[in-house]
Amino acid sequence: MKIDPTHILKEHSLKHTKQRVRVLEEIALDTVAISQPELEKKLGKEIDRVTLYRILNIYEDKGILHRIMDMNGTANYAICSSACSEDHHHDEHIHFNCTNCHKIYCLDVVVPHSTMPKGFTAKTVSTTAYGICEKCNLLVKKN
Amino acid sequence: MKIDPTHILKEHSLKHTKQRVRVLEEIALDTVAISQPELEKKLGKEIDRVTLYRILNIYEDKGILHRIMDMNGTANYAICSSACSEDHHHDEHIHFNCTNCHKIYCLDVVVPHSTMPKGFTAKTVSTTAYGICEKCNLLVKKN
DNA sequence: AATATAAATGCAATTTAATTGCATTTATAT
DNA sequence: ATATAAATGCAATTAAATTGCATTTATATT
Repeated sequence: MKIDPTHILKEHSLKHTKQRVRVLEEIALDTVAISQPELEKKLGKEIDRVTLYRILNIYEDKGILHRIMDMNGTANYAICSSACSEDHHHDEHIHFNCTNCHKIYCLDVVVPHSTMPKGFTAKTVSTTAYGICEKCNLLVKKN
Repeated sequence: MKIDPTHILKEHSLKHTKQRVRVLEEIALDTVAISQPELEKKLGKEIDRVTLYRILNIYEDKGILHRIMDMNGTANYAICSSACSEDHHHDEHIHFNCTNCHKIYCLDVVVPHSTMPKGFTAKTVSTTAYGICEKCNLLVKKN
């Protein structure tokens, strides 16, 4: 995914710092979501733990990043599609969480709407499929 | 939900201890899922923290309890429908996570199947809707 | 270009959550 | 009644997240 960190920051009136740029760059490297621990490992020498927490929180609040929880309660981050805004994350696509490599993919599959029971009003719906991803399926076949 | 802890334990060849019975009873009290911190608060004087962790893990492994992660990465537990077994949780219903009271409901809405992209094989699909639950909607109207 | 200032960062310290090891207790098969 | 294998509780450890504060940095203004 090609992104323009400087533009994104300006768009949300956030100060342009090298730490904020690095975080965006790192997350944009891959189409799959990256986990908090992975990010920490990759950026730990450049960016303080606490700063990373704060940057991720701000990005989530602003709708720049999209946070997906995996089965272990670990936060994973991906760049939001441009349709996301501060008050409403458009999560109506499927997340595929590979139980082998633990990667989380944002699939371009639209989730069919299900109607809520009377009294319940849903704002966002998040769907996660657990299974084996493309890459891991290929690896298994080879062995 | 009416459950028979003794029977459930026997069914899964688990030893019958008062702690295990208490945990099942407590969780069965309500149809909504209960969070780990809530359980700890309720049972903290009867059951040791560590024991609670272990019991919950075993129950999840055996398919007795169903663990649902909320947005904060907090584990919530509900009794599994009888269709769940050790190797396969049947989660193909919707969880409704109220953003006001934070309760998680297991709704009796069947999720329409979406087909996975080529190469991806899904084993379970979990859908969570975020919004305002029945009770909280009523409260809001009153004010 | 210099500078004022408001915000972001990094570090230390703290708080909270989860895990591990081990001695004691308990359930159950004989 | 008792042997034994498993479960529990406690203490200690490890890991994760948060808070407070001094220092640094970005940017608006002169």
